Amino acid sequence: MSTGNVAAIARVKNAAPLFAALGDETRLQLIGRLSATGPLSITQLTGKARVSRQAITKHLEVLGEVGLVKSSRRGRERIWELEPKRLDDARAYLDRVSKEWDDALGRLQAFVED
Amino acid sequence: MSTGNVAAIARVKNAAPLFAALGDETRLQLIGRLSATGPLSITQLTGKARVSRQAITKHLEVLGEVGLVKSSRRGRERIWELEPKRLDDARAYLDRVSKEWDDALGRLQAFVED
DNA sequence: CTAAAGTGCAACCAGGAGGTTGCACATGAC
DNA sequence: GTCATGTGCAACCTCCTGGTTGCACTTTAG
Repeated sequence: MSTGNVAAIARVKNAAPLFAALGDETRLQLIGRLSATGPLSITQLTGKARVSRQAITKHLEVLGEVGLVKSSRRGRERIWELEPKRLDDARAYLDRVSKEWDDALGRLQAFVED
Repeated sequence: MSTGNVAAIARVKNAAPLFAALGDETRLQLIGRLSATGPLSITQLTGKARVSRQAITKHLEVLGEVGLVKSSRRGRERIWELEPKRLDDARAYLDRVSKEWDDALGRLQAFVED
């Protein structure tokens, strides 16, 4: 690891909760919905889901805690929208791991051919 | 969504368990370790971890179920190694979502400027 | 003002996730 | 053959997660 262990560990600690938040079908659907439609209220997001409003609220809060979405008040409604920067983090992490992965396979290949 | 809802839903259903498997610090460390060192046995992987061998075994099986790693026998040892293709799936999914995300922001921007 | 809409809060519940321990079983080393 | 090594299996435990329901509270609509 060219960046050293400290950076590597820090990356892992940030990435795990992020992936955990993405690791739920309902939450991925919420993300898909928000990206397709733009900012929506809780009630609107609950509409096509097959779970209760409270369940949706909890999912949104989980996504919010890792910074994937954020909310704001509009009258009596609470509007949720996507937070682009955070998704890039996840992508960057996967790109990085993917590269290390390829490197490892390259080394293995070289070793086998020895 | 240009690919239609069926494809979109299928993608979500595949992606969620994959991200869930990645959403654990110990498992990310196992992946990092395997990518840095190459194939390793359970005992070797347990070495630097701070949980028991059985815990490590369970984590490896979780990773194996979503196809991120695979195992083979070598004498009395069980060797685990990375499975590159699956990581690309995750990356491809994030790239896709990230693109939709950008599109959504683009549309929103256009709307606001109206 | 009154009613309905949209949320927030809290209690509660079942099931799964992550962890441990103990013991049996295979296999390599000597 | 014997002993140490490396795993597999199973039981068990605790805590978190995803889900529900009931009720109170704030706003908007009429």
